[in-house]
Amino acid sequence: MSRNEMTASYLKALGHPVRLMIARELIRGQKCVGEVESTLHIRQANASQHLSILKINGIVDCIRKGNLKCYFLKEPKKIEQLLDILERYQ
Amino acid sequence: MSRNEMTASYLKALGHPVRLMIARELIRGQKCVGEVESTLHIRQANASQHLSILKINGIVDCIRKGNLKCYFLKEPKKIEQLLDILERYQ
DNA sequence: TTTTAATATTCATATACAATAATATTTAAA
DNA sequence: TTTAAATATTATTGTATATGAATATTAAAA
Repeated sequence: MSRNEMTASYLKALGHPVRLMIARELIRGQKCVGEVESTLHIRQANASQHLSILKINGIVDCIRKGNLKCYFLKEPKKIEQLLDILERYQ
Repeated sequence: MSRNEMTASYLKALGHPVRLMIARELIRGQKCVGEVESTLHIRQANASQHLSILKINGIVDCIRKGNLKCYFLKEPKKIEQLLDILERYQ
């Protein structure tokens, strides 16, 4: 996979309103699947699937905490910077 | 359309290898459809379609020059900054 | 005004994606 | 060791996307 394809895939992963919103939420701190589910008002399976796509693309990672699985941004500064640029009033 | 949806749509438009490559090429300067076609080795219709998606999402704009249509990045600095962040070694 | 070059659009088809329901897995607590 | 809670996976179905071929449009040149 070329660098261009890697970057495109990363952008594509973020380029879905639910996944982008998940990323926004994770800027505020790590969340378990159930919290993502209830915060975004989506189904459990759907939350899990979107988190999986973010994980595959290196946007999030997770750790187990008891019977919860906590997802967090792998590079929170990077995501913040991207959003700053994307949503900066220019 | 919410800000989140707008941003997601923008990311989605860039999140295709051909369109991302078009954006890269346009950093170097404006190009007409035929140049995009030959540079990326894609069909004329396909180039036109991808450029249309980039235009709808406010990533490029175009001006007619004689019988050519020249496409250019609306916010080249923004695209450069995005790529810098995305592809920076961290 | 016809013709030609450049670009856009339409149509068809194949593939990918998204959401849900149902089920499976995993872990901890009872 | 069962049970329950949390999460993941699978299967299904509908929708969206990507591409190419064919056709239409547009603008300039002949």
